[in-house]
Amino acid sequence: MKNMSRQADHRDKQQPDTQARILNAAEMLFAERGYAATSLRAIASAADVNLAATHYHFGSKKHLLSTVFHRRIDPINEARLAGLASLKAASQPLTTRSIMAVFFGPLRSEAVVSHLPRMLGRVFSEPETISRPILEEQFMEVASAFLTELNAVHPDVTRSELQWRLHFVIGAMVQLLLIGTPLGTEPGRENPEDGLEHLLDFCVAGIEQPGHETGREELP
Amino acid sequence: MKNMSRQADHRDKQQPDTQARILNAAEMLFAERGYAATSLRAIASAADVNLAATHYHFGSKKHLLSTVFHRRIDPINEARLAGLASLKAASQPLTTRSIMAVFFGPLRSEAVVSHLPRMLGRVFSEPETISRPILEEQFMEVASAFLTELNAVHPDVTRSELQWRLHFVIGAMVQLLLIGTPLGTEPGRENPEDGLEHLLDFCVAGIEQPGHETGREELP
DNA sequence: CGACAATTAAAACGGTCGTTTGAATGAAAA
DNA sequence: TTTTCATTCAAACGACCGTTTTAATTGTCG
Repeated sequence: MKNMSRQADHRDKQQPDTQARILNAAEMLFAERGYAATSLRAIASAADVNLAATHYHFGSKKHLLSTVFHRRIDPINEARLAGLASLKAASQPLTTRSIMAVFFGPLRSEAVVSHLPRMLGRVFSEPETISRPILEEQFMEVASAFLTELNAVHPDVTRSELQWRLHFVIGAMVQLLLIGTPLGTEPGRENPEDGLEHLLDFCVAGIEQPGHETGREELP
Repeated sequence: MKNMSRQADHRDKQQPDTQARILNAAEMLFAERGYAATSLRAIASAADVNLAATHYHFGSKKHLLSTVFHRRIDPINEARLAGLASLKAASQPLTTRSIMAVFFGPLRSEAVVSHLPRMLGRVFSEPETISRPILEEQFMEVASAFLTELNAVHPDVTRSELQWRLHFVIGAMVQLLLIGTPLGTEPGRENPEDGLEHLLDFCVAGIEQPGHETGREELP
């Protein structure tokens, strides 16, 4: 990892960019098996590069995961913040649905071309010490931006209450990214974008909680 | 693993039951680090037993995970089905909230005394080939029972639609079990049962989706 | 007591892991 | 051409993995 800006200057080799091949293979395998269960040898083999190349270009397995992660999540979070900004710039008033549609929107564009969805869901539930700090730090900015807008739409709900609801929104989102179609249904038959529509409906209802003032039973 | 019914006859030794110690240690470590990242040596060390004892009593690491898992999830699923049955036996008509309260209820009783919550959430997102079949097979029975009752309350919604909503319910539940309090909030200050109340509110609203007939925007 | 079975203990098995090393490669710079 | 240096390669390092083997220990019962 002595000088990484070299091969970016002229990328006309026989084999496509070694770094990108490693990143793609790592992304696929991390998504399929998780971090701990994926070996650098499996990554190097899938990328058809030498084992030492992974350390040469990325230094360590943890740093490789971090790079794989940021390569996908950074554009998504940028798109989320940009979408939120353009939504506020528009004339119509914001709604829970329009806010959450912006939140889930970036998941669609990348979903077809990469393994990000399952990768994201997998990393989100990794026990490794680096994954959670990265995730938390990276997610806090966009989360607080969306929380502020949701709070503007629901001024009668406390911010901490909305934090809980967004917490469950993320859980439902991870479930979709990680598992896909519901347990007991065979996957592959449905359009992958259908899941996002169901997710949006579910989360909008969960955030708005219109039945909140009705009487409730206690847990048994 | 030649004869497991022996030490159950008289458990009056100096050290508590070796099998139980292994199970408890395995449960704790699986919850903290996940399956792949937890070694049998770490389990044996935490349980203060010999390494070979893990294979003697449980045969393999996978079988140990299966045992740890079933020890906790079986009573929960039985409590769920029993709670659903007694709910149907009661005179009052079922509601979404009462059904989901029964669904989440068993998580409360065990939550204080064991590491099940995070363990469950961890196993739920493991890539290992045995965890998902176990999970799916074990969960399908209770899931379909609850789906049937939810469908009775919401006859206008298709069962496949309700499958999606229960899918997200599970995701939100796993999020609570795995992460706990929302990202950005310091844990430990709140009552752990508060999270279940927030979860119940969120999921009831998501299942009922009262705003479903209103106009919706497209994803950007 | 001695026989016996259940359990624990210690050591090693082959294998894979992340990481490091040092030499070969090959294109650009001089 | 010679020098230079980023990159690739094969090989090995020590450590740890799940599992197996073999022996020692323990408590029970004839």
